[in-house]
This record gives sequence, C-alpha cells and structure tokens, in this order.
Amino acid sequence: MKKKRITIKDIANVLSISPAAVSKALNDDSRISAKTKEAVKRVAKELNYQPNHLASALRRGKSNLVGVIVPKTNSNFFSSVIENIEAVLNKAGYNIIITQSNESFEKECKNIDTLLYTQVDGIIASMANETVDLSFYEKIKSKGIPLILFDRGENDLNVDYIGINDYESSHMIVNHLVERGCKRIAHIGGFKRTRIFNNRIKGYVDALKKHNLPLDNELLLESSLTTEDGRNKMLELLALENRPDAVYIAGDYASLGALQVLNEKKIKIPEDIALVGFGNEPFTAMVTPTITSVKQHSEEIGKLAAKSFLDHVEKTTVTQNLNKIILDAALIIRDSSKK
Amino acid sequence: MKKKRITIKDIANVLSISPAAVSKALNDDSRISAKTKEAVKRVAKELNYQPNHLASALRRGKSNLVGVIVPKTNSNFFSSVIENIEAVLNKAGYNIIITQSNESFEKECKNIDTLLYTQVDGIIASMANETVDLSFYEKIKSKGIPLILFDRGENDLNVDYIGINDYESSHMIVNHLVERGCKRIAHIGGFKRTRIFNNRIKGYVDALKKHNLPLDNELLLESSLTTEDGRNKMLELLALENRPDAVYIAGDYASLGALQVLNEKKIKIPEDIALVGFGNEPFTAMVTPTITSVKQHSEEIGKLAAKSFLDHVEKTTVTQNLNKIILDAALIIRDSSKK
DNA sequence: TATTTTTGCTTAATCGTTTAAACAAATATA
DNA sequence: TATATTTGTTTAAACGATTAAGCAAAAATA
Repeated sequence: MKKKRITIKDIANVLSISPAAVSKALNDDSRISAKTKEAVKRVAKELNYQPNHLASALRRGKSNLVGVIVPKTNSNFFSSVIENIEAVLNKAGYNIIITQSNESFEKECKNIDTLLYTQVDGIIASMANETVDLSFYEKIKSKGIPLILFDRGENDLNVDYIGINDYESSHMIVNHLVERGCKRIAHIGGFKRTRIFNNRIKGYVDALKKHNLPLDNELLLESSLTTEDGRNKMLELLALENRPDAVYIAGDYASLGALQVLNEKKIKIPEDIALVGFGNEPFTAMVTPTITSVKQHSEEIGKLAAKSFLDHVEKTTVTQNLNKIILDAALIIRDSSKK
Repeated sequence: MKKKRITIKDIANVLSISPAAVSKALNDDSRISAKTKEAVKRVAKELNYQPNHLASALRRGKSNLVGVIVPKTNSNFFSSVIENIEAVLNKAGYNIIITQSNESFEKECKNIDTLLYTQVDGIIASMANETVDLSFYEKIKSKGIPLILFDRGENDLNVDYIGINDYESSHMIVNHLVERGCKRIAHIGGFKRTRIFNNRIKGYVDALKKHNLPLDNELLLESSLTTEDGRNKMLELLALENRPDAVYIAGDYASLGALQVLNEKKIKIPEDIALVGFGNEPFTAMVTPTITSVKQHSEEIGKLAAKSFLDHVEKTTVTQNLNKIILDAALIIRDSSKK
C-alpha cells in the first residue's frame, strides 16, 4: 500500500549511470556534461523525484533549517518579525521552524532542545519573560550554532542582537506627554529583570529628571503587562490620593486593560488622564479612543535578524564581530494623548 | 574551532562496547542489561550527548515532525489552534513545523514542498483563500502521508476534516437578529468558492426563508473579508436606497471595518444597524461597541486535528475510516446586537 | 549431565545522499 | 609524437543512527 520512494538510484538505473553522477547533475556540478544534466533532470521530473532532506542534511552536516523561538506568535509584532525572517531566509535557501515559549522558561528550554535535536543551522530567538537562567542559551553557543536574539535579549550572552532603543523611546514618550502639559506621569513597566523593560524604566526616570519633574515611587509600578494586569495596575493608580494625569504603559495589551478601566469609570482620555502604550499592536488603532503607541519596526528587525544569521554562516573568516543593532522606534500619536 | 559532535561511537569507545549496544541502551532495548544501560546513560550525560535526529529519522524512515500550514499565525483563531495541536503532539513525541501561506496559493504550494522535503510524518493544514487547484494536496495524499484539514477544507479531497457547522451558525445568527426585531438582514460573505463561506451563505439564505424574510440580492455581498474590504462593502450597503437594519459579516476583521464606517457616520449600533461578526477575535470584545461574534472552539479543533493525525500513524490496520468532525459553534452576544 | 532457552552483546548492512579519489577518454600542449 | 591537462564519469567511503542476524556465555530444563 505504501508508495515506494523514488531515490537517485532509481534515476541512475533508468539512465544506466551511477547514482553519484545523478547527485552531481542535480547539484549542477561543473564536471557533469550538459547532456547528462538535462537527461537526469528530465527523468527526475518524470518519476516525480523528491530529494530526501534527511539524507543530504546528514551527509552535508547542514540542515538548512533555522529555528525561531518567540514568546507568542499571536501578536502582531512577533508574527510580523517571523514573516520577515522567513522572507529573507527562504531566498537564501533556508526554511524556518517556529516555536512558541508561551512566556514559559520551561517551554523555552524544551524548544531549544527540540531545535538542537532537529539539527537546525541556527537559532533566532526572543526570550520569555520568565527566563533568567541563561544556561540553555549557553548550550547553543557551546555547540557553535549561530544564535541571534531580538527584542528580548540579554547583554550577558555575548551574541548578536537586534532591537529598538528602549531608553530613548521612554524619553520620546515623556517629552510628548510633557509637551501636552502633563505633570504627574505614571509608568506601568514590565519586569525589571528583563533588560528591555528595565531600559524603559531607566529612560522614564531620567526623562522625568530632565524635565525637572519629581519621581514619585507610587507612580512607578511593575507589571506582567497582560490585559488583566493592566486593569489591576490602573485601578491601583486610580486609588491614589493624588492621581496621575498621564500613564505610560510598557505594553499595548496592558494599555488596553487600562483603557477599559478608564472607560468604565468614565474618566476622560486624554483630558483627565492621557495614555501611551508600547508596541503599536493593530488594536491600538481600533479601540475608542485610539491609543498612542510606539512602533518597533518589526519588518526591519526580522530582516536584520535573518541577515545577521546569514552573515554567520556565510562568513568563513574568524573575524566574527558581533552585530548589535539598535533601531530608533517611532512614536505613533493617537487620540489617547492628543492635545 | 568547531566543536566535534558527540556520537554513539564516542560513548561506545569510552565503555569499550559496540555502538549498537549504545543505541539499544539509549532506546531501552530489553536485551541490554540494566548495568550497561545505566553506564551508557551516565556517559551520555557526561559527554553531553545529543542524538542526531537526521540520522535516526533517515534510518527509521520517520522524522517525528508534523507540518502545519495556516493562512496567518497572526490571528487568535489560528494561533490557538496551533498551540493545541502542539500540546497534543508534543506529548506523543512529535514536534511541529509551522508555516504561513499568507493566503497565497503560490506560497502554500511552496510550503507543501518544503514540508515534504523535510520528510514530515504528516501535514495539518487550513487552506488559503486563493486555493482552488488541489493538485498539491493530492501530492501529499499520493505520497501516503497523513493529511488533516481544519476550518478551511475541501470536500473533494477525501481527507480528515475538523471544523464547525457553518450552515448552522448562520441560522443561529439570523435567528438572533430576527429575535431582535431585524427585518432587513444583510450578509457580507467570504468567497463563494471557499466551502466554509459558501455554507455560511447557504445558511443565511435558508434561515431568511425559514423566517419568511425576502432574499434581497443587493443585501448579499461577496468579500475578501479584510478590514479594508469590510469598510468598502459597508459603504456599499449604506449607499442603498433601502438600507439594511442588520449586517452579518462572515469575518471579524471585516466586521471591524464595517464598525469603523458606522461609527464615523454616526450611525447607531445596534439601534440603526445591528452588527454580527464571525471568529470571536479578541478585539471584538475590545472595540466600541463590542461586536457579537461566533466562537469557533479553536482549542477543540486543534486537539482533534492532532488526535486525528495520531490515529493515522498509530493505526496499522487498513480499516482507515475518515474522521469528519463538525463542531457546533457558539454565538457570543455583545453590544453590537444586544436588545 | 546433556540439551534447550535466554541473555547480552557484536557484526554488518542499511537509510539516501554527498564527495574525495581514481580513472579512462578526449583534448591541449610541447 | 609524447606528455600534460581537462572532461566526464565511476567507485567507495562517509554522515550517525537503527536493526536483523549471529554468536557466545549463562541459566533453565529435561
């Protein structure tokens, strides 16, 4: 019942030549005559031959597969990054394997093992929120497999990184809010231990200082940045005796939660409290009022991450200098913070 | 500079036994002594041995990889289906490779080729809108590789299918709108050639008949169901002399476009025109007003698709009866159509 | 004690490709 | 014409695992 696989041997038999010649013909080896090549390709098509990737990858020691690890595909940012990684790598003859960590350290470790086991030629990853222990990433490095991080990265791991300038983005946001006339600007930040969120916090603190605004610790909250936690942290801020007049939230999903709370309590946005999110998820332009947010250039990040990988595999030289690319983000001003 | 790979041969050398014994020990073969197994596993750990998937897959003729093809990972429905497929398959020792067709027939064909080339053990797919030519799917079948379709499937391809009852869903929606008092119900449907959208249209037409409502052809439009096209089709409906008092749209993204148009024109939802979408994307609960939509049980669909694949590989019998599973969808009533 | 069965391993072939090395025939060079 | 080079192919050994078959030694059975 099972269909017999067509192999190069079958093609060789038809043409009465050796399998080696067939292999070389299919790979356009210069030492094979044009006539033979043509014949081989014709017969290959006739027999509906499909090369066996496992065999060639095993022999070549190269799978032409690249693993991608993201916290969730279900966000515009990550899905767009993936799309662009894929576009660049496909052109170079690579295919990608996408895995999700669901923000779980354990799942992320499993994913790494799976990818290594599948013999990927490289890994492009954005780390889960939970991840503190870097030993699994060290494992990738120790195998000599190119590792490229984007968005969620770690300085300690001395690897290529593509991301945006989080520190500077916070400055942009605070500048914008100050210009609007806001004086008590709160910040619902992500986990401090995650580098990008820590940088956003630092940027926020320094920007306040720059504008001679006092830093009020009750206005600086740490959050998991889910919609649910956005709601909770917003409620905390509203419970304060001295409410903020603007809230900068380090993630769009959390900013959505905050927006819902403000709408429910009939607090006017941006008149009473202005709102700024982060990530420029499509829904920020869909909700009422639309939410000001920061665009992270997902297309660019995806392309650069892929190119960074290609640099590694194509460069045979030992002069492997690290690619650390920091892009400038763009503030997309919408109704939630308009003048 | 490159790290030498550790193979079973290295382990064998350390223990002065044969590579075959090592392989069997690692696979818990009953003919290997407990002592040897223990020693092998200890040394494997010490040397940080990672099995070479390519080699074992080649030899076994089984890659333990399952390919997944979806139009876009960037929708809650598909990302949730994928998550659940993965959960079930991981438990059974399989890993998945996710690919996106971006609703393009050409890309979908490429994805199929990639997956076949990677020697996946099975393919779970949801077809692109564009896809009419089924020859690439026939190719999968002709190779004897299990193929399971979900959501977007085709009856002609005689394969397993998991989806919801689209025809019945339309009835549910029309019933709900009629109950609300609506008399002129419009339908912005997907492409007729896509089976699921065609079923929704049929359900709409029959439900109108059931309620003795006239079928007005200017109220039945065909759409690509993007946000942009949702806007355009809504504008078409508003241009009618005799406007509808309810619009049932076969996709949430298009319903969002329609909602934007109605909001811009200050047409009251649901008082002037009620709105119902399809898919229960999270944003339907985020926008103002929230949009009534149909929940497709993505978790269930994902799990069932994975189980269906496992059925195929585990069943060695020839009695392979087809799994055609049709789930009942659930109508989630929100502000856009509340009484 | 002699014979059979079980246990625990080894040998060698195999999966489908690639590729270094060998080699004959054709062509170029001296 | 003799020698060197190029061309087009074959042979055979990999890649790293699995596995059928074989074979001693140990244990069980008669």
